[in-house]
Amino acid sequence: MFNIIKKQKNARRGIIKTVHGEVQTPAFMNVATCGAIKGALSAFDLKKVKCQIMLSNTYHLHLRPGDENIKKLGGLHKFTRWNGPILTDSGGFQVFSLAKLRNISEDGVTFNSHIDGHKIFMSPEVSMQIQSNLGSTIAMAFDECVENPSPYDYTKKSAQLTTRWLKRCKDEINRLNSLEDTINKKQMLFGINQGGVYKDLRVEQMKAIADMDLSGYAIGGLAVGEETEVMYEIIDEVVPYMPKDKPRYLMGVGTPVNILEAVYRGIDMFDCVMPSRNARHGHLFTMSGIRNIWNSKYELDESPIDTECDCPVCKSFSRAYIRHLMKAGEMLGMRLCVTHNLYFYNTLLEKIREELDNDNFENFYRKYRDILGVRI
RNA sequence: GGGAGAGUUCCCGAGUGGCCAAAGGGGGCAGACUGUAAAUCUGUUGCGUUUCGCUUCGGUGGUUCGAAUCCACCCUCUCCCA
Repeated sequence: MFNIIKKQKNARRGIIKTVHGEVQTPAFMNVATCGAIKGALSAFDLKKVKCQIMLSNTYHLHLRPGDENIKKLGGLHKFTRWNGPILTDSGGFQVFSLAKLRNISEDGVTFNSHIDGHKIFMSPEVSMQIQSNLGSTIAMAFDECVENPSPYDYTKKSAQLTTRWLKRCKDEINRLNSLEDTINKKQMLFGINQGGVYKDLRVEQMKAIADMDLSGYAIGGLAVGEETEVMYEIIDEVVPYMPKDKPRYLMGVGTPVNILEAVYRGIDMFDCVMPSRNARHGHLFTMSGIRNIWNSKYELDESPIDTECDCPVCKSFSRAYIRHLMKAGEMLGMRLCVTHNLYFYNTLLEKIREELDNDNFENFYRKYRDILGVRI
């Protein structure tokens, strides 16, 4: 269920209702690929950083501890102790990002495990079965992601394959949801738009999947090599063809500015490794720009990461201390940085929702699109 | 007192006549990171007027066209014997 409660131009303020609770949109999904936020954050920590919905990965959890095992242990919610909504990515992106030698056919994809090299077969059915075993709230369709730019003909065939695969995903999830021992019998399915950097392919593919009555629709295959402006143009092109009454999810994006720009263009959901990965590398996001805590100018700086931030880290610790922890290789340094960055992302989206509620989003957008990306 | 060995750029450490401002680590400084094979990767790290010049390899002097590298003496440190 998705309700839009407010609109300002293309930007939407909504609520997704799921069996695991509500998600206020626009929303950022916190990436816990293997069931944990990298940087040593647990489900308990996610509550503290205002996370609404967690994202985990089909492929990684299939390899270990194995989706069958997670099912035996009661599903991913019970396993991780995260009781809110979980979206599982389908593994399509892993085929793209880590399988050098992959063999894509109509049936599915054969490639090698990044852990021990053994041969893995993934298909729409396999991906749905794994995600059903995990018992996630939202399953993502198994798609093919191409790098940008890819040749037109290849991209076209790939996008059409993603469409055919989506139909199989839908059939399979319907079958799985009706089985007796399925953990989440109301598992939702989101379809994925592909088509590379070609607007006609994007629109054609979106039209082909729009009437499939899925729980949500994602734009995939962006932020994979193309210029940021190209990404915005594609969003502008595709959004008019996305169902208005379903959540729209821009996969893998992005920087705070990217998110602001995408909300402005009508996107409701995001996920990105950037807040956690960059945090582990000392890059911290604030409402006044991006700060690299490694910089020597913070050696004796007693102020918090962000003087405007009320996250648990900014309320207690100084830049000097966090910089010291990072330089000393103390795990706590990363943990504090990841905590701050995720809090920042979740709070940024919260602010966006408040501005939409108050019909003030456009002013907010115009003010912060120029600020959030600067280095300070 | 006798014997052996060692002192190299911020640190460790390679270098034993020219291709050496000097390998490789570490540390420092900076950058990248967008559905996570990432606590990773990249650049940089004597000075300057920067396709060239200057200073530098414990100290002083010497050999040589040329020395971190060879010789002499001195200083410091380590180990062994007494």
